[in-house]
Amino acid sequence: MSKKVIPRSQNFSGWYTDVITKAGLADYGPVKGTMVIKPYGFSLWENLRDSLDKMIKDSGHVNAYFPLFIPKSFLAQEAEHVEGFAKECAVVTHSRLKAGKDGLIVDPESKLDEEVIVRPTSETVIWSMYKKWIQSYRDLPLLINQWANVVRWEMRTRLFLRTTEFLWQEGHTAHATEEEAEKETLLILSIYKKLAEEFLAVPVLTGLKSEAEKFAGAERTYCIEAMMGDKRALQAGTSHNLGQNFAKAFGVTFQTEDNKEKYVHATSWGVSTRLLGAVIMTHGDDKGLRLPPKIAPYQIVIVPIFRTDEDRQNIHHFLEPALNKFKNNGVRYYEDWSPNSPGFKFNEWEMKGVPIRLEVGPRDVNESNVILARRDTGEKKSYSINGIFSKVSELLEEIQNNLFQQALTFRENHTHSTDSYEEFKSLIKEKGGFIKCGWDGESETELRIKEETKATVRCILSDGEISKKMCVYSGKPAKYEVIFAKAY
RNA sequence: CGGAGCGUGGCGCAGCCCGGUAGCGUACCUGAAUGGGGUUCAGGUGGUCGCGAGUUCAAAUCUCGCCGCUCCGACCA
Repeated sequence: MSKKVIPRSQNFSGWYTDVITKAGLADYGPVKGTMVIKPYGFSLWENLRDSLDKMIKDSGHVNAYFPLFIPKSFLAQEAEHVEGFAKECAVVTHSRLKAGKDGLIVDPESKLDEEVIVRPTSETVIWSMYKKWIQSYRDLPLLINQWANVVRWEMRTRLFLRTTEFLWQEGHTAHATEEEAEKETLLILSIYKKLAEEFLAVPVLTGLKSEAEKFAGAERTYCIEAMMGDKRALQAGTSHNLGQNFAKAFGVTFQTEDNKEKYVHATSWGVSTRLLGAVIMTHGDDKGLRLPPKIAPYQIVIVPIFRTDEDRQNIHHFLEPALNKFKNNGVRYYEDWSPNSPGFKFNEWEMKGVPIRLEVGPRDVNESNVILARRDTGEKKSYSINGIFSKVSELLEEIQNNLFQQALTFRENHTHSTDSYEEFKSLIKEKGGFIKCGWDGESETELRIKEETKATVRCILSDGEISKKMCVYSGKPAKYEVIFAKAY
């Protein structure tokens, strides 16, 4: 294995997979499109998950778990939903294998009476249950989330961004009124924005999806949309107002206070392991990952430099009080006492994106100093061991903010406004990035632009200004201000 | 599903055109020195050459078939 990654500027997607495997985040599974999330990558996911789980619970939701298998017939109950997912479902048709001439074969006698599908998303099972659980307005709102794996049999896959099986959370809520459902949808959108920006340091735009891009079965899909290091857009999370579509499909009604029967209003929302792809592609550089401190598996790595056993002992004793303080205050650290050379460790931990490296050798011990190196800027400085805890805490916060600022500046530098379709085309072709412009809201327009430029409507800006704008393509008065970009 | 490429120790590759019993780098193991930006030297372990047929005295190499994976498109969180 070569030691360096393919340079990011030279080949972004080559760089991406290189970083993931070399940093030890994930590996390819034996079945096409599957991925093994290795301990270092999973630890990153756990930190993300725990941060979000807390926000979900703090806003009144509870966790539950619904089954992996769904009767095939369930999917068919909501017309748009089937159309969206039918093409990518794994289907279980048999329950048994048996010995054949050339090894194991599917036992034809074990064919299932009703085939089951592996969930591509759980709306259908969940709404089949909600029908049983919801009778009265007193049962509402029902606010349930689940952490689960789902399977979508995609043509083309990419580590974290689009794998056949992926991990996510999916929230499914039921409400008495349209307004309440809309409020819920937007509440979750704000939580996703907070997760992305404050924890992952990934700046996101929020807004509505176009008809073409919305979730199959939703009335409205809101999204958080981010710009990756190659200036392409990544949908990082979605929150759907499902209206009464699923309630009608599954017959979920409730009795109101004045004894009327009404269909409930629904929402669903999810973010997935794809977010880790966003973190990698937003912050990474030619040396590897750069992880935001709030979710980094290790916030600081200690690289001791020693020759003799005596050095080892001295360093160990020298560091002990500081490390205890780290431990007691929840700073995640790792001591690398492996026999590799210091230079090797520096590169290794930079590849893994650890925000701060602490170097300490006999020289420092004598002077009661340690050296701190920042992964985000590369800056290296000597500090007294006294008060190192507060210095580290301060630096972690600074790095978290700096990563966000860098990404935000990058996005702003690569977001262009235009009213001219000629300019639009050349921007997409030559420069990439986001294009902010007017759109007449017609699907036809969107389709044409997609065919001609490969750019799609990523996001209809909620705070868009349309008063004087014209559609960049048709020249008609703009209905929305939107972001166009090439997307993942 | 269309296009391209690749399957040879764990990983990355050479060898194939022109058949003759498998090699390089790295990783790994042992030892010694080294250690503040991918450390050096010495010794060593490890391969049904993707699978199956065929041609041949002989196949990683030639022929046919199959399978798998990666990348680029259409589709998607």
